Amino acid sequence: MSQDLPTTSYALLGLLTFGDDLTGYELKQRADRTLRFYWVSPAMSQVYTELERLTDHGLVSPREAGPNQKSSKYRITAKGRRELTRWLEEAPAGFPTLKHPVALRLLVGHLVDPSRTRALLRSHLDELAAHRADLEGVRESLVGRDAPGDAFRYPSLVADWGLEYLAGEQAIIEKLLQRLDEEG
Amino acid sequence: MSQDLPTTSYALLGLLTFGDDLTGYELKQRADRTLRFYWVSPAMSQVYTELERLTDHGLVSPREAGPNQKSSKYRITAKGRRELTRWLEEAPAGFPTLKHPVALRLLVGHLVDPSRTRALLRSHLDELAAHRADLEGVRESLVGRDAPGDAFRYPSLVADWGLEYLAGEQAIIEKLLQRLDEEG
DNA sequence: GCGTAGTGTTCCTGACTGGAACAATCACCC
DNA sequence: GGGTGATTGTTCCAGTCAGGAACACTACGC
Repeated sequence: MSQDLPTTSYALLGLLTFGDDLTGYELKQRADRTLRFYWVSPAMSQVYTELERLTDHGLVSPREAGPNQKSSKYRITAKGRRELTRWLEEAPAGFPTLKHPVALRLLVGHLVDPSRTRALLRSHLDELAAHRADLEGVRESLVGRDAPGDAFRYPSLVADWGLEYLAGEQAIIEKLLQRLDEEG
Repeated sequence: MSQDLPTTSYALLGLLTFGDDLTGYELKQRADRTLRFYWVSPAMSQVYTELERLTDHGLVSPREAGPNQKSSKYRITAKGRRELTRWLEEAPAGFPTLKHPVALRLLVGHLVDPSRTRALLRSHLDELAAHRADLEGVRESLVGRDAPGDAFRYPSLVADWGLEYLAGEQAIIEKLLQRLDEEG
């Protein structure tokens, strides 16, 4: 494997390193629960595309559906684990990319009435609070579990990171709102 | 215009509301300088695709290249301004999406040696500092300018937002590093 | 026995990235 | 004056990816 796969492949591969075999559907759920705070959760269709790709490369293998199961679960192979580790060690991380629709709208705030901009920021605050509640739930569910090799330590760290990030953004938006109120 | 264009269209359209006519190339530069901190900067090829689309919809119009100019500059039309305003008022903002390669790697940190993870975080700190210096430059260049209707007030606000965000992330990463050091 | 919510998968369209390729202009140095 | 390299400027292509529609099967309550 000399060439990197798309990052989404490694993200999904990573979700399979915590000891569970997952179907495409479960993988998507797992991504929505844990990954989406730091990496845009791939569309359902994309998950299946990736599983096919990963199977072709021998990085995961389907455990054929038994008589009781609806569909096949995927397990990461030894080669998959090696490739993921190689990627972690060799591929440079690059900088985060962000699509922030609220910031984008604020940037052209001069086109609309200031009251509208304030409403936008207030509704963003609400969404931040909801997001934070979600992530707190995730964090708690992680603390309870254990996995081979203390694997859940890092997801916990990342969840804490996310929570602090959200708290920070809340504080920033509140300050911005205050400035908008004061400056008229 | 009953249907929304892709968000990238509005982002580029927004860059044309600050009083300058820009070529595709200049538009890309502008996006790299100001937009990229909040909205992933579109590829060069995408900028030209968008300009074509916006022209087709009558939202921008090319000012034909005079004898001294290399290429045509684009100006936002009255219709373009109306459409951007309509979008601001009608289209819901949605939640930010993030691709954070450092968080993604930290999530599967159990696969590699902890020293490698620490090195990853430290190098991210360096990048954050560089990013912050860039953004400080942008912020200063905004303060000096003025535009019709106090248009640069909002980009200044957004730049402040970005700076606080970066400072916050720096603090979080430093705390994470400390925890990794303490816990072994 | 019937609706509806959840599980599970596939397909298609269009958005978007990244890189390669091309060409013209300008500055600089030898 | 001629090379060399950076900057401006644009186009094309392959492949990634998102979003939504469509489909089917199972479980549960009424």
